Amino acid sequence: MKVDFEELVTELKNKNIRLSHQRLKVLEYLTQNYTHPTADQIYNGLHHEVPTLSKTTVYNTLNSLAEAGLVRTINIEDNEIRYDISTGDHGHFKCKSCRKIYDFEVDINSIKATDLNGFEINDKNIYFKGICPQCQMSNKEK
Amino acid sequence: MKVDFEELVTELKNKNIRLSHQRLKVLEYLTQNYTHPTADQIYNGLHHEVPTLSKTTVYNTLNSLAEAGLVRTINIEDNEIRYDISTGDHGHFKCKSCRKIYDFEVDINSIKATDLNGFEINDKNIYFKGICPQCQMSNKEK
DNA sequence: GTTCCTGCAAAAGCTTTGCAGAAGA
DNA sequence: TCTTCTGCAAAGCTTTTGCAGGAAC
Repeated sequence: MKVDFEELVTELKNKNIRLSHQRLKVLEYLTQNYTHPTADQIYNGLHHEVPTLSKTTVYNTLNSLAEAGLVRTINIEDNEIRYDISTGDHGHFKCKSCRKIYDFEVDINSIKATDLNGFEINDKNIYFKGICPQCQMSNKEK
Repeated sequence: MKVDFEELVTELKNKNIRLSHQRLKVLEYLTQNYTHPTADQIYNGLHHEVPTLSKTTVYNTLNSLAEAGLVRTINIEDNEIRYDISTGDHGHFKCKSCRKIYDFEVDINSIKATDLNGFEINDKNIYFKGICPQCQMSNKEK
């Protein structure tokens, strides 16, 4: 699940994506805040440090990175896109109470979908929803 | 995968959800058009037959039905909500080319998520994306 | 010097909200 | 009758677009 910033930069160069200051900062944010943030959260996290940063650029950057395969988009709920820098196989659990998203390991290749013979599958997502242990505890206390 | 309209009506009664004309029509649409429609598609499909129908009512109805567990919401992509009247276990495949959503059978209980001990899991979704056989064919012809 | 990127403002798209009148139980 | 639902208009959010100036290469 660990993601190396330098490796990502190399990949950007390979794909002829320019290393603008803003892009590097967004990438850096994603590697340092592994919380599946929304575009808005990334913007808010960075615009103190990069005052000229605009939301448009955050969106542009995320779209470029997603197209290049460096980030994965998560559409789990609420009509908002979340971004994940780790592209390895894993599932996502969203707590309905605190809205936090947790990763979990899962062997995606073990999922058998016999109905999909002839389909070209490029992307597999597993989304679970429920209540995380912390929220179960604090709910009981009430 | 087949869904019985009468059964759904009985469930509405059990849950004290009023059987308004609009609600019944939305439910009927969902059982007769098993295409994972968006709220907009449902509205467009019905407003000839039910001219006074408003989009607000479509949204209100779908939210009530989802809350009551009679429909499932699908957030697979593009920040739009799709609705599925079949609540049995199955995965969804979205073709990136024609944007159609296909169901596929999958044994959701066979998915092992050992990291989620202590998590209360209420909902499991499996989303695959790629190119469906029809689109593969028509792409080759070009 | 080119080409691509940034960021402002405006627009677009989906969904929700407030509320008065209408319909269901 | 009482409660809930409908539907209009308006607002709320997230995301995209157009475009002129600026930065990367």
